[in-house]
Amino acid sequence: MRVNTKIRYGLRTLIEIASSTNQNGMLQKDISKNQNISIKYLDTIISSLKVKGLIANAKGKGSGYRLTRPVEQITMLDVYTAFEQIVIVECINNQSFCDRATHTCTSRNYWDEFKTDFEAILLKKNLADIIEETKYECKLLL
Amino acid sequence: MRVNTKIRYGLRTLIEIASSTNQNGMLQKDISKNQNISIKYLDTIISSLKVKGLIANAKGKGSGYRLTRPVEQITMLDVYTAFEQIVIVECINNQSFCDRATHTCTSRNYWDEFKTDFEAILLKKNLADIIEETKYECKLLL
DNA sequence: ATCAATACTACTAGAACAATAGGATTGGTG
DNA sequence: CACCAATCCTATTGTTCTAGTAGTATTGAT
Repeated sequence: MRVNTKIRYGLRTLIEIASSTNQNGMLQKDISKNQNISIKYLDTIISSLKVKGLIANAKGKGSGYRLTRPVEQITMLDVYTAFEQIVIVECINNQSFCDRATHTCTSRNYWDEFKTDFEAILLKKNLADIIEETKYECKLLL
Repeated sequence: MRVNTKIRYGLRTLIEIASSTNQNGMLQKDISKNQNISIKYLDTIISSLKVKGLIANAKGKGSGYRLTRPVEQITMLDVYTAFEQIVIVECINNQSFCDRATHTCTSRNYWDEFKTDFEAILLKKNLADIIEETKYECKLLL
């Protein structure tokens, strides 16, 4: 089990945006600079965050990115699922995947419960919690 | 997030072995037949389970596989890690991976805690629990 | 009209995953 | 002892996923 790069960078990007004191939000190039992520790669990350609705920007020069909600209302589940679906096993979302799925099948039950637990650990922390713990300066990190 | 095939098949294999009433343990070819896993693929799965020390067999004809411990003492964390390491992020196990890791870095703290939580949800269930919930017949499954 | 910045689409190299193949080894049995 | 069924071991294959780059189109303030 490994958390992929986009999720980690996505979190860093959100922390960066959340920490911005600039009235106009944060420019992509500044996030790139501060977080040491190539502007091109950041492109795809920001795009996912926008699609997920976690950040927004006015168009045109000088208007940067902002969070669409208060930090308390952005959970790690929001961040995670901006980049990757939580599937666990195919049959949980798609019963027709396995002809046993419609019968009582407890491996399936196990993985179903596992999925709930997994989501729960992502739900229990929000951006505010994480930033609070980031009082020590640390810009470039996982 | 997706649980890979080996872990899922590995669980099924262990359930199958645990359920065997045969005094001599369970033969690979019978697991293969009952669980509908090709004997060759099962080869690699059984190999991992043996390396992890969850199952063992006497050598020679007729002596099948058994669990090395009571079902209560085999957790899903044992099963999971027989096939895949729980890394989460590189720097948790290997501080030299990132030069920030040695500083106070709370993204790292977050993922570290995440790892602990992730392991906890695997630890909380053992094979006995899962088999108990498998009273309903269901041989071929995830 | 220009220009700095973002948005969009496609691509590539490498790693991981799922599954198979072939031969070597083992040890009980005729 | 020779045989054989079963496991053990190493390598290979095709596919999917991941990380990151490239190029171009679009936008809107100046």
